[in-house]
Amino acid sequence: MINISFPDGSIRQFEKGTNALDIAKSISEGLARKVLAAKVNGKVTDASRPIDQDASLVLLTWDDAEGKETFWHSSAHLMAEALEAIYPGIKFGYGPPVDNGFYYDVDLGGREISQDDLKKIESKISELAAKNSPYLRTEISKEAALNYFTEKGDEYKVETIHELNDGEITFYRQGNFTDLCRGPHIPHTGFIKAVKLMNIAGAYWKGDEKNKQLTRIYGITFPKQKELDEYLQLLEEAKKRDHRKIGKELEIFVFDDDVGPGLPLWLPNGGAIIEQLENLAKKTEEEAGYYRVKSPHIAKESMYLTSGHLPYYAESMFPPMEMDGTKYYLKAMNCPHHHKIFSATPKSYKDLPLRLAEYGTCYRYEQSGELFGIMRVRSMNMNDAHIYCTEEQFESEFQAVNEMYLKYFKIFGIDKYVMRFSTHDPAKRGQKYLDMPELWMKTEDMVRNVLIRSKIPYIEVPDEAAFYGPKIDVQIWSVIGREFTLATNQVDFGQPKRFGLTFKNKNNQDEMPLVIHRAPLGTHERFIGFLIEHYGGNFPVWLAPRQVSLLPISDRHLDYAKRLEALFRKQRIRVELDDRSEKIGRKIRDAEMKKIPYMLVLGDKEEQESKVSVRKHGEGDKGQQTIEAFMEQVKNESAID
RNA sequence: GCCGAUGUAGCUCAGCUGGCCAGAGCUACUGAUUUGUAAUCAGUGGGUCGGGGGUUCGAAUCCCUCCAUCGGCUCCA
Repeated sequence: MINISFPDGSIRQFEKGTNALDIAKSISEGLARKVLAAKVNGKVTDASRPIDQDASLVLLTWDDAEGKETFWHSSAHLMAEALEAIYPGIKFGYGPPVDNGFYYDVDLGGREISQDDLKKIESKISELAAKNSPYLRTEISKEAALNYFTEKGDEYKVETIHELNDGEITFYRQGNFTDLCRGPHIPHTGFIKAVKLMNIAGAYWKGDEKNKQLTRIYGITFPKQKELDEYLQLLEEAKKRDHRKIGKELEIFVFDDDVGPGLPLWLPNGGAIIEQLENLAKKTEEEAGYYRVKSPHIAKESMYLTSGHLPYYAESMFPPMEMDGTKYYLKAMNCPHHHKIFSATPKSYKDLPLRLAEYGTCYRYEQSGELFGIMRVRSMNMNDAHIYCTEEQFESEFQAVNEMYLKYFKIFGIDKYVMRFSTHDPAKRGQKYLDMPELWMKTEDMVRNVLIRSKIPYIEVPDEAAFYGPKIDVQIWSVIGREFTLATNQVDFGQPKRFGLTFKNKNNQDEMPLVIHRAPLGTHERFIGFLIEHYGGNFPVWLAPRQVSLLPISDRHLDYAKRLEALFRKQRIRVELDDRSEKIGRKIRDAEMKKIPYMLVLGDKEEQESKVSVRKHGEGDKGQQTIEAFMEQVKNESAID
């Protein structure tokens, strides 16, 4: 007998060699019907694998992330079986589960597959699923595995097997399909009740653009049809919040063919949002002891040779323009300009830390396929600043920057985020990374300390640091599930060296400062794109492009409305007047559609008593208020911090 | 940059098995209406059917090419 311990702390005895499925049955048949896989001693395995010794056991169902993962992995195999049935001779690359479903990369051997074919494949999958074929695991020698796929003519699998060690190779078979796979898998195909193939895309073999491009088919499956319907419904909802759709509807930004791809034009509504964000950033930075600077959009080639951006990053920059025999580049980053500002006047330790901030406009030649709405563009306004400090000051400066991030997150109600802390690989110093071992170790330790001390959720990713120092990228998720890097916070000991930045220390000796690059609000482009989806276009009063819409009942109330308009403008309340000869219902509808926070209905009653009838967007009639009380309220709600 | 899809009025879309002057709703403009909490009525205007080339007696519709956008891949100092 062996002892099995469960997540609730209980321990029960079972026969040696029992499996998770049998254990589940001993608890209840209902549970057994739901078990997709098992976690034995922390490792996810097939529910049918025998357990030979004392172990902790978690039964994984659809409710567990690992359960879903296994379910989708098995679904990928099932799709592969369906594909092979329809397209004989097809070859397979990788077919893993992903966040929402799974994909399989396939080589169709010159055949084409279109959106219409997906329906056909879906039917085949459902048909195969209904057979309740078990997923069978076999351990196989490397030689036998190679023979199998060589005979089948699948060079991708052969290549993969070559990279594996003998003794760790397993095959899984369900129905007529056998795949190289380490598993685990769900008990049988019958669990897969609903299937939807989402789209087709090209994907390079092993993610290398030098390799052949395979066809990637994305799909998602569920144990119940209802769950698929709900998922599709969710996608529809997400579409409604898409910043590209709302950005157009609310007239926030546009792209124009004559201006160029990735070069957004901010319409007045977008301009108003930008104004508020900059006000917030400037106030926050001023309070934190930053100085504002301003630098040109272009610079000579020589500066980018000094910084080291040329020639390595020339591809990401717009091609140079030539003047009097000298090349000039549009700036792709602000740091070199700021370094020149630092070195413009002699510095002593008394000047540090020196914090230089600028909403700098940068231009990057992103590959055409990379452009995405306003989130990934070629001209962007960065909430940039560079902090020059001593090693002693580094940790507290870094901490202060992190606190600024947290302050912003609170203001915007961003509660889902993670910081990716990228560190270097000591073995690659001198090649991929600057050969400054002491600074690497010191700064990485300090950054880690700050993260731990601030209790900020972070993940450490080795070997992903910048060439010149460790960095933190802030990942956030928009409400529609879009994940992206909002901001970056980097340590730099490369550029200070290249630019020969120094300050006089207490002993009157030249010392090199450390530089922290930081951009908590990222770029206007990406951040506003995020905010549009975050708020679904319903901006809080302080950010709303138009805060108040004046809606006179009839033309005879126009004078009163105009008086209010002038009064509000003077108070810097962003107001608009609807002076059309429309009925009030129409004016309200249009203002609601524009998502303007406050609508003021103005008629005889209001004019006589110098009042306004307040209607709030999405909430309806709020009753009357005096002009003063209303203005006071809007101003309070518009105050930043 | 690569694979695939899409591109018709300011917006949303119909027309696309090739064949009368390319349509609708909303918007805009003009007029009437003077209105009390989510669409007043009438009239008018508005389109190189993404650009270019080709096939054809005839192209929004078929073919080629370029551009842009979208879904991915790759990339994001």
